[in-house]
Amino acid sequence: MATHVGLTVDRLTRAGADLADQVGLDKITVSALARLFGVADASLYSHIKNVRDLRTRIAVLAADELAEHISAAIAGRSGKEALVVFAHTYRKYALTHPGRYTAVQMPLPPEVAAESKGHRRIVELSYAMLHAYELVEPDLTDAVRLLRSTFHGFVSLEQIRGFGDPRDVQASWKRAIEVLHLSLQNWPSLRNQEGQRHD
Amino acid sequence: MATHVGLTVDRLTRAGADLADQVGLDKITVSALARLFGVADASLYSHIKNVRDLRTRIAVLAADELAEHISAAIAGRSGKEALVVFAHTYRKYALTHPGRYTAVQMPLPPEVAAESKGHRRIVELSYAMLHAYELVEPDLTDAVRLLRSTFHGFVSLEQIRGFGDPRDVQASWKRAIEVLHLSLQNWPSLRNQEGQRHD
DNA sequence: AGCAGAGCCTATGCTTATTAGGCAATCAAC
DNA sequence: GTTGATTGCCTAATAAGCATAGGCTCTGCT
Repeated sequence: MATHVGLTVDRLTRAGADLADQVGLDKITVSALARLFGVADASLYSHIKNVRDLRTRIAVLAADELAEHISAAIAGRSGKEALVVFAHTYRKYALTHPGRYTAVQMPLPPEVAAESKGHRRIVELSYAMLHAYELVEPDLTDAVRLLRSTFHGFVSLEQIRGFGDPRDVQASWKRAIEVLHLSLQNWPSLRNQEGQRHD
Repeated sequence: MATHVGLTVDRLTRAGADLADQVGLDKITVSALARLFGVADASLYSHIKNVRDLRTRIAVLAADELAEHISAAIAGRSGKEALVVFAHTYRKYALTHPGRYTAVQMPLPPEVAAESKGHRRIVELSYAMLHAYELVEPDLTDAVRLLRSTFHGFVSLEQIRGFGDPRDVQASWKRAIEVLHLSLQNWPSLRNQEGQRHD
């Protein structure tokens, strides 16, 4: 039918990502993608290994984009200011690119996750953002994990309409950032606290 | 082939939930479930509407179970103690029942979500747990959202092996709870942005 | 007996994933 | 500039899954 459409791994990945943003990551399909390019389903298999491979590539692409946005946003900022723009950028990306965001949070084969520059960078940027709070390990890692958890959990719940209360979600988000900021400033050091036993 | 196997919506839902815990919610299939009971695929459709219906029922079942566990755990406790056992119970359920937990966090049709006693109860229990911290609206709702976000985000990231650092995940979890507790105690009231404390 | 309903079944049609093998245009090299 | 490989897309075919329609067979009630 269609000859020389110009299929490419990258074109497929980008189109797949767009499709995922529109219909949901779990609903993207080799067939739909092929239809989009006007080629037969089987034609895609010279470029991608299978659907999982496609999703993985979308995840890597999206993580890269998100890292890039965050990086640009926090450049030259530190402390609370950095925290606020990091959070804002993160949430905005998740809400405007639901399919891509879901892909980023998808379980990946360890090798792939380790290879993905975007995934690594998001974590690195989280550490970098906390620099001004002067935390030291293991508190630093604990703090990064708390931040990532809260950010991810919030936007996830928001995405599935998990917040039923009429209270403005945007306002709750700002409060959450505020509270996290105070926690970081006042981080309870491991030495002086109860609960340092690891069972 | 098989006559009178004794199919039931409940039996199907429970079996589906178990299957989801084993292979992942997204991979449960009408065929697999039918195979499990030794009946034809079509036979299930007198009991469930379709796969989405099945998944929804699993979500409602799981939410109910989770609510029940949490309810039992925080009964008679308050303040930090309640927070700690709530968190522990929540995480434990998520990690031991990954498929069920994913189902609970699945986007549901609004009517279903409103009807689901388990889903409602989980939120209610979150509010109840915070009673001792004496927060008032809208701070209370903001706090509940922060807690839910952090809990959900943490176990989600843990599930997808999102924490690469060698630092013990269990330890980070305990720290997160500790920090949340301090935040709740020291919640910055809306009126007085800069960290007013009221104990 | 006779009828209704429950609980399964077979048959069928559609969509999707994936593999195998083919053909045509392009490009490198003799 | 013909050859030969490579690229890029095709058709065909298999397998699995979702879903609907319609039928058979108990069981229990009247």
